Amino acid sequence: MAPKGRLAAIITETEAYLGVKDKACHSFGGRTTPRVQSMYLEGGHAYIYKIYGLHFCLNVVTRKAGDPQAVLIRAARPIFGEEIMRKNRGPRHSLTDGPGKLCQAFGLTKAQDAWDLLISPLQIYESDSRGHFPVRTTPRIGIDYAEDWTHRKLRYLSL
DNA sequence: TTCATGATTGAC
DNA sequence: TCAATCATGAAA
Repeated sequence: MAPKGRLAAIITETEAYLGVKDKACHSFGGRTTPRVQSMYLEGGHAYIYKIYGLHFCLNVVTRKAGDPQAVLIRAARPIFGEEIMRKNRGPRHSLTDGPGKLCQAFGLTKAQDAWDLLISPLQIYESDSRGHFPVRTTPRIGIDYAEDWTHRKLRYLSL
């Protein structure tokens, strides 16, 4: 039994955003606008942005500081704290099967943008089962404008 | 300052 | 299939 108030889930779906050359990446072209500031931090920091004026999406910065690449966390399977997730999401809705849903279930907002995941309450661990289950790759979701980057298989899903 | 749009979600 | 809803970024 996990401590009260603690939430955990196994990440099942991610997408890579490969920085300044990637037309689908917010840092494309070397953009240094306010929104993407946190993507320029050292790998392991969070990049959280708001989309469609409604939902938040969680990314993890992946490279050295100054190289703005990140992985979008798109979906996960809840491990504990489902009660709280249900409360955050509403009883009639699914919990963590989408990037915006995952953030709402975990209560993530701009407040957690730029957090250092190595020393913050929000953490990500490598799974013991890594390499022991199949990973499928497909093109990224919702990217129909990125020309040559649209069809690259940068979405990774387990199961 | 204006304007178009989106790494989504949920209802119809 | 489509509306909600607004911060962001580019243009003016």
